[in-house]
Amino acid sequence: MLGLLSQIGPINGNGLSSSADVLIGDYWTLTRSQVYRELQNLERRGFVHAGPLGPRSSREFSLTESGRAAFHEWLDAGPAGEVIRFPMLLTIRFASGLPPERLRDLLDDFESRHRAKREFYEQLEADLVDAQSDPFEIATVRFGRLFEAAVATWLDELANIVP
Amino acid sequence: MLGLLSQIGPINGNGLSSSADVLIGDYWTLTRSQVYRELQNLERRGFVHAGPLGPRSSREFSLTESGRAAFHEWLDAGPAGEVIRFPMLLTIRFASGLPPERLRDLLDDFESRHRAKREFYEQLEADLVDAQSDPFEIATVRFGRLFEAAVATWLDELANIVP
DNA sequence: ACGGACATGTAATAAGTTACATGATTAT
DNA sequence: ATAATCATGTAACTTATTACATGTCCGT
Repeated sequence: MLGLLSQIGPINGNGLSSSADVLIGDYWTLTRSQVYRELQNLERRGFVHAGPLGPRSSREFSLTESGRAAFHEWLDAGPAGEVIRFPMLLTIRFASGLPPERLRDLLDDFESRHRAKREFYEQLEADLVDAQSDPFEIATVRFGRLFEAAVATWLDELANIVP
Repeated sequence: MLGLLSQIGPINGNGLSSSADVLIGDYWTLTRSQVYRELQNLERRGFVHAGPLGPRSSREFSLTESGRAAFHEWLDAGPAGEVIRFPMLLTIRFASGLPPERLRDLLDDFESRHRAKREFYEQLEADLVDAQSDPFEIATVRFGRLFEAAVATWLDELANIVP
């Protein structure tokens, strides 16, 4: 959130939440409620400063100097450990208890959703390269593309054991 | 948890927790506290049955018939939506605010941890194939290998923009 | 029989989700 | 001017993590 504020702020809670969706939603989830709670938190710690009440009792938040410092501290600390939860792998792990045709359906469904994602990332990456966007932003999208490519490969190989 | 119990139960909370670590920990996190809370839940719903108190007030849980049914229901419903949170991508997204040499260090660190993981999955997959384990279990490990391979490719490409 | 390690469980806190409420805007 | 939609925020609930407590076992 501090990073986003540094790029797009000042902005109100709802705006920050939707921006997060657009800007980092591909690899980080964040609900509106979380944003509001955390904004209060950040305000209490002096990392953001809230402007006066606007429409619907909204307030615009902007990054303070100490917030900017906290952001750089976070950035410098490097990435946190990954928490991996891949529901499809749970299903697959226990898939021997599933009728083959049902499994087939589930895989088809999975495949089509991920194919769509893969195409999306391919297009997006091409667009960003075209537009000469920030190389680091491009890198995050490229990761998405590579990830989806790996999923596709996996599904292909999986077809050998689920004919 | 129901799936695990169907394969390894009866077992106490701690045992279930460590088994989860070993059996599905590569793609699903589960803390001890969660296990205990959920066991109570499952007991209340009649999906598991607890034996008498053993040492350290532990109890062995076993799957009931309705628990088995619930498990199959879960399995049949297919995988839940993925929640993706990849901390490294957040770092990369904002990496233009980081001194290049610091970024280099973070990437090196990341690379070495993931290289280790990749090697681990490669070995494990080979072992499981050798041992002619359940093809679905092998598939989950193969996913891990493909994922780590994608990470490696990504890091290679990334080296072009972070020399 | 004592000290240290391990096994097992619980409590307190933090993070995340879902459902709800209501004030503004827009189209008819 | 009204109804429908959208924007914005909040409350209630669920899930997840961290820190703690204590009982059991094992080597000396």
